[in-house]
Amino acid sequence: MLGLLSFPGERTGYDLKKWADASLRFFYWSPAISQIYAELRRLEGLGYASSRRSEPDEPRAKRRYAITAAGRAALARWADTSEPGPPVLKHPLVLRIWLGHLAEPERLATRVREHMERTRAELKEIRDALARADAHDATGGGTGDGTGATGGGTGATGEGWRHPRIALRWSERHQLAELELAEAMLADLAEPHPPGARAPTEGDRADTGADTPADTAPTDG
Amino acid sequence: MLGLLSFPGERTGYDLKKWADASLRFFYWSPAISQIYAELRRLEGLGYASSRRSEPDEPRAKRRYAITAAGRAALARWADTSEPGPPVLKHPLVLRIWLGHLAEPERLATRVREHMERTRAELKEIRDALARADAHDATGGGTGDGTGATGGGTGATGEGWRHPRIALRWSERHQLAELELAEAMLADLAEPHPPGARAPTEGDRADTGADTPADTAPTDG
DNA sequence: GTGTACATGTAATCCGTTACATGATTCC
DNA sequence: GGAATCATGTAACGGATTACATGTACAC
Repeated sequence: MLGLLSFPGERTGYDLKKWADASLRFFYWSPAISQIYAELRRLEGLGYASSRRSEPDEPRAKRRYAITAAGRAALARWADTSEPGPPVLKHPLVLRIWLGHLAEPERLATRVREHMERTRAELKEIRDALARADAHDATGGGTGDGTGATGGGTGATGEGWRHPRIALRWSERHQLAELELAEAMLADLAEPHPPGARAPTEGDRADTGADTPADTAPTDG
Repeated sequence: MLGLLSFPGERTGYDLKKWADASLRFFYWSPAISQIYAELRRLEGLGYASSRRSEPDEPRAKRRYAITAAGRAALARWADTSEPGPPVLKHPLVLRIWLGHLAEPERLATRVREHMERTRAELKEIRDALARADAHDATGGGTGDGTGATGGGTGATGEGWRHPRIALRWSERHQLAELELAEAMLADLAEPHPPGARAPTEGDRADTGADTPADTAPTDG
């Protein structure tokens, strides 16, 4: 949350939700809206965020949040003290494959194909977001996120949005990789029964291993 | 848990933990040991698993669990009724990149490199597991998992372990992809400042997009 | 005889979700 | 006038973790 607020501008909980869904979601998180409101209140309690009610002449009553100096300090401390942990992945499709003995081969393959469909849809969303971001700063765009929300108007164009864009590009490539992985798995599944045959899977399995060639395999003797 | 038990053989909670850490971990889950014990008791309560105390002549007192017919039925129902949801990813490194404006460029790059190191280590573990699985069924291996645990000795060789191996192969490729993604990100980070320059990033960004070829180039103008 | 692996649990807590509740505004 | 979107919350619950507690067996 603090990270979202660290970009220039003030935002409502609702804004943050939409923004998170269009960016953080692809590589980290898509918080429930209820959690956002709760967290914003908590952050304000800690002195890391400040909020302001909307002017009475505004059409809608809302509460806009911004990060405070203390919040910025805490965030900066976090950002360069704590190590980024390993990525956490929960992949229900691969789990199903792992449990493949429970299903008919046909259904398994169908599942993989469905997954690929979903992945393509996701990829499209990411590309849309990327396009939006580009258009946004080509026109010299407005607010403070890439979504096109309404709000303050600090007008920090181009620069500052560099890193979010890099992350989004990572997400794009990630989805592409996901498609390739699914395809490879489909091929593995299609392979004839295992009796003896240790199919070489083409010219696959190259290097990219550890540093030294000789490695004396520590784990298994 | 039921899925783990669906493979032939009886196992203790401790066995399951080790096994999960050597397989499920790479694509789905690494449950806390305390949760495993709790869950096993719950499953037994539901009639989905049965347990047996070790014989008094065994060196250690332990409790071995097996899946029941009801458990198998419930699992099968789950496996082909419920849709596998989308994969859930929580990638702290990419989050740090997204928040790159908070850090010095140097530190960011270092983080990415550290991540690559970790990824290579992970990749090695996966390959070891794969090698272990191969060796295991070449020798006509024993128990009921790929880890080399002790236990029953139902002796289901080769077949039945096909799908776990496919999942593991997926994990191997996944880590390779992760390395490539990190490298690409490193390149993005190294790119000169954004003022105007919209660097084309080489002959990258091929097809694999949606269905139609003409797509009105969303990402880059 | 000391450290590691085996083996099983309890208690407190956290992060996050779903379901529920409410109401204003805008678009068609 | 009705649906979608904007906007904010409360309550109950769930999955999972960490910290704590305990004890045996084996290897060096």
